Amino acid sequence: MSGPKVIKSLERGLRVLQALQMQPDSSLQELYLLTGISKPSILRILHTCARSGIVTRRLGDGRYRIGAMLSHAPSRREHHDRIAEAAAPILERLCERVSWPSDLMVPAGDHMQIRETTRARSPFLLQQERIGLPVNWLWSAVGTAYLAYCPTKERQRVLDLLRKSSRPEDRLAREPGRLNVILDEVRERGYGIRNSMHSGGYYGGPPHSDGLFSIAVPLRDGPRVLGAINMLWLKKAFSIEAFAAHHLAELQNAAAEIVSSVQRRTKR
Amino acid sequence: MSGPKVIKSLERGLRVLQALQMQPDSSLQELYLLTGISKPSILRILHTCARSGIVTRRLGDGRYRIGAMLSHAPSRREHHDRIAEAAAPILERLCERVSWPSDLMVPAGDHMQIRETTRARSPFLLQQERIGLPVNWLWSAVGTAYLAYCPTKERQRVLDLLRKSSRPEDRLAREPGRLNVILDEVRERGYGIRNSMHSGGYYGGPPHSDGLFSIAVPLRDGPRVLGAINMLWLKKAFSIEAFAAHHLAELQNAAAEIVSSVQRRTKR
DNA sequence: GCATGCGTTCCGCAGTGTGAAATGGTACGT
DNA sequence: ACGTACCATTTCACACTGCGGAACGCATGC
Repeated sequence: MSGPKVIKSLERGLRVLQALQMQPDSSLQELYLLTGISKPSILRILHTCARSGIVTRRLGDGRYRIGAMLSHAPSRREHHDRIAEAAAPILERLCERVSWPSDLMVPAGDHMQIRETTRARSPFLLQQERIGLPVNWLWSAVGTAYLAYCPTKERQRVLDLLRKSSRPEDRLAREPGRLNVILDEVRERGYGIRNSMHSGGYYGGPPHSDGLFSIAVPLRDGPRVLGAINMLWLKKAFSIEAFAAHHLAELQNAAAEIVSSVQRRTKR
Repeated sequence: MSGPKVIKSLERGLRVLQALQMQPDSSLQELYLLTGISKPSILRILHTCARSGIVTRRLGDGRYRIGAMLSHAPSRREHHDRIAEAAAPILERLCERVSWPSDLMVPAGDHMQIRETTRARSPFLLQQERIGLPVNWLWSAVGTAYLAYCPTKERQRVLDLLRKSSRPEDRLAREPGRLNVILDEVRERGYGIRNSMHSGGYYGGPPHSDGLFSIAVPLRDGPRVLGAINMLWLKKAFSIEAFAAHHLAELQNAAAEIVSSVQRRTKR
């Protein structure tokens, strides 16, 4: 039954692809255990597939996933992965030019979530954030950037959720006046910043004690907003205004590129 | 940019897969022109992919297509291709055991359509029918087998369509009495046969002048009917009753296998 | 501090993939 | 009926590619 000649190296490559199919988001080690192929070989296979665009690699944690080849049902999680996949190469280029790292965040109920990051790639070792880490809606640069530009209806839904929250950091959702001032400022500036001036319980500690500043812009796809990307740097290096003057245009440009890349991918 | 080591043979394999993705249903020659890879190599690649279940080959005309790896949107055409893909190995085994060939047919508006066939594989060279060839609803074994078992509503829709037809071979749709007798006979026997006793204009010529008999059973998936498969043989070799006594059970068995294979494939 | 785990690189050997050319088979034109 | 053209498949000798054990680098955890 296996009569005609087969290409063994291709066969093992397909075996890795099938493993990745069964368990998306795998590390090299997991694929090694799953397939029994030696790690150097899997590495070569993944490099090859990546160069062909069949698999992509997440910048943040180096995990592999199958690329845009199969579209599948557009479940919520999958959709976010598509955005992250499209964003990865663009964030990578951005990081190479500006040196400071970026994150891609998407909405996830009562918080936002990191789906991609170039922090590991930045020459400046800022703290390593994990993929999937929750980020507050109201105090973060990405959260306010998203809320400032998303449709009113969606913003209301998020705020309704936060009003039911008992977390102290979500109190602000019950003060529409102050919140609207903040969002108006975001729209005027064109980018979101961390709201560190408001003291009091951000995740228990003092707000944003990591010594970083951040600016964030939304990923606007027509009226919709897919998520937000930010850039981070050390407070002591630049003021927010100085940094924005240098890099805001590039950040906005990257956002536009990501959106059009997502559009291209979902059209087919 | 292409720094790390790459497996060239895998790369060309993926190139063929991408070509197949862009143009499903390709012949070896087409893939050769599309990729520029030598034909022996493409053949080896396709054998390899086929053995891994990534691509499947149509028995009828030897064309290749991408396998169940990607589910896509279940458009009408794609769904039929899935059925054909599932049916191929089962029809192949059937042909090996019985020697006489089979076809898989699916509904296509005012006619049925061949989506797979083992005629080329049969030791008896019956005439070669092409994939996509239209087959009459009312006079063919597969058509009557389908109509006899499909839901009433669907049968009505087909007959309404045929009543609007001006083709002489569709006249029978306007005689519900005679038609119901025929369909009742099918249900009683458990299989459909060609209605060659009615003379007059089947596709212009005398009905079924090819010297063949045929029996057909539906592919029943619960209340739905996915299509029908038949078996063909030379009139002079056996009577219908004698042939059915020998092979009907196997044909019905193959139908059941195809349906459950389709179910397995569409569940994930 | 050491230990562990994972990703990556190195390198020499084994054996695998490659394409030109030959073969087999089918459809078409005359 | 014969000849031609086209396509799928097989054969074969040679080149070089893919392979995995071992070593390395770099984290994280104890």
